[in-house]
Amino acid sequence: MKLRIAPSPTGELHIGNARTALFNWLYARNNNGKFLVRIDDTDTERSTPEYEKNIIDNLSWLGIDWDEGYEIDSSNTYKQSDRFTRYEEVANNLLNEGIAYEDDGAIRFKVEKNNVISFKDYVRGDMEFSTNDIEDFVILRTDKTPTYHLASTVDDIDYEITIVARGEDILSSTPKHIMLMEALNAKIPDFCHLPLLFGPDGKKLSKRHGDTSVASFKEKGILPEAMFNYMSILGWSPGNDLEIFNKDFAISNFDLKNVLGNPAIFDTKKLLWMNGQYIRSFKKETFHELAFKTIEESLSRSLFAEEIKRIEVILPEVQERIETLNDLIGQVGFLLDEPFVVNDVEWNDVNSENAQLYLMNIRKRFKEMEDFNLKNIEEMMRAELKKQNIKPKEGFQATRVAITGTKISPPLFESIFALGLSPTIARLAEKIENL
RNA sequence: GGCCCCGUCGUCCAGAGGCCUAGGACGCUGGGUUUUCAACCCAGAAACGCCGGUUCGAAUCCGGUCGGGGCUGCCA
Repeated sequence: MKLRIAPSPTGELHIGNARTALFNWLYARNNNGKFLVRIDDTDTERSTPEYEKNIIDNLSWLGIDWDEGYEIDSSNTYKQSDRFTRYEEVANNLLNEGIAYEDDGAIRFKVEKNNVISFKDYVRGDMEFSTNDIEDFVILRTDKTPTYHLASTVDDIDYEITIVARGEDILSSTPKHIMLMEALNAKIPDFCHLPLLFGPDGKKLSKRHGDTSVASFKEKGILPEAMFNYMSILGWSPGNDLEIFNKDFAISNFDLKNVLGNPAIFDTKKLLWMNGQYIRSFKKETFHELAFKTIEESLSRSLFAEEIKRIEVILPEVQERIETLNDLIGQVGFLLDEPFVVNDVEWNDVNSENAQLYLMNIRKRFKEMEDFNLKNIEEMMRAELKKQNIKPKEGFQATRVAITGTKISPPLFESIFALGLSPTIARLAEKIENL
């Protein structure tokens, strides 16, 4: 058994193609079959090496690997642009056999009328197409480059693909491919036409839906595990209402024949939720490693030892509340050796006479504090609240903005503890007007 | 227009004739917890497009209809 994905490098890898690749891969892995990646770059006008790299990199990022194809075998690039002579030769043979004919310099496949092409589709069942509805189609362009129909078909034959699983948009072209294969005396593979992914407007996902590339989700701080998991439950489910599962589970339960026939709308909200679930599920060490890497990347520098120490204190709190990796920097920013700025608007919101007095009092107590630890911080700050007879919100929110710069931060006592005693005293002083 | 595919809560999925007064998840609403934001817990609203037929019985089978989508390129 051999399956394949054949992306065209005319754009970044988008989630629709990624999902098709994923389903092919899952089925191959489930059956101990082979998975092949080739590059369908017959559209030389729009294909670029950058897109090619983007597609390969993002496939790998998702954890999809392949046994044959792109950069596996030094004797074959598995790029259609390197096989143009092969396709031209096939087209000429068909021409000589009278199966195809020349038309204004191009070569057209002659479709025999009053015929029925039938095949069994894994998800659609028995399919029948009348050849009366199919026009003679171009297989070789005037410039001698092959069309998709020719190149794809020849490759599927040459690379001995046994199951062609692709998007439903190609369902109507399948009879053309079968006719070509028959004309070439090739064994007809099985076909499986996967439902398309739609945008929120119910239309085939495309550029106009904004960022639909896998790369854009990576940039948004989505984890490959979450992306993989979410894509796999679009059009398929392992049953038992299970939604969160790992790669191995997906492989052992996946079956192309259980894929739904109806299209699915890609819901970013649920992806985001799932991403949060994955973040929460990580072991502490795994999350720390990932967090530091992410923070350093967004800072474009390495972290200092002191910064790492401070961040480590707050990380368990952060792990519980972020949705994407990109939310990290906003949570730990106040612990970095970067210019500390307090949001003026928010400060004005929380500043008050009571707040001023409270800040003054706790600062004094911090200066006297001998054992700076979480328990002592909390006890002292609550005691001062009581002494002053003000609500937690009034004292704590002012402290929060003074210490972290904003009204939204990790839990206050932990934040103070992570920041350290003297920076805390200094930041409080900054916001006390009559000091 | 022609050909083809699809049709269960807003969204994703469960349901393969009685277990369905239709289940789970996201989102949403309300509540709990609470120093913020989250996380977490509880509760709630929310769907079988419609019409026929088969059957003792249909979300499940059949037909029609309506709706959505895809293809109809010397794009893929």
